Amino acid sequence: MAQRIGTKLFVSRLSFYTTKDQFKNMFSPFGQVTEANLVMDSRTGRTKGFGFVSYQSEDEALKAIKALNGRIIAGRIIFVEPAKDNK
DNA sequence: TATGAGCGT
Repeated sequence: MAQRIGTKLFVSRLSFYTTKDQFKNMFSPFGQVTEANLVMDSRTGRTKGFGFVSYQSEDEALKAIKALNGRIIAGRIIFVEPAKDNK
């Protein structure tokens, strides 16, 4: 088993004011995003501060991690890493 | 209203 990161990424520590459109736009230039999901709160209808992104290939996913992990987005440092359920 | 590690409707 080599370094398999999967195509699904877990993105956390996002700004509470970040919307799905922003979320999707920041991952689009790094590859073809097949799935972009921001976890919302059923109570307030707002973001929980994290979400999931899926790319077409692991290479794009890894590229997005290195490009956005630990980066400052919207004034906040975000964390991007492979999701646990990466298939 | 605001909040701040986490793996989801």
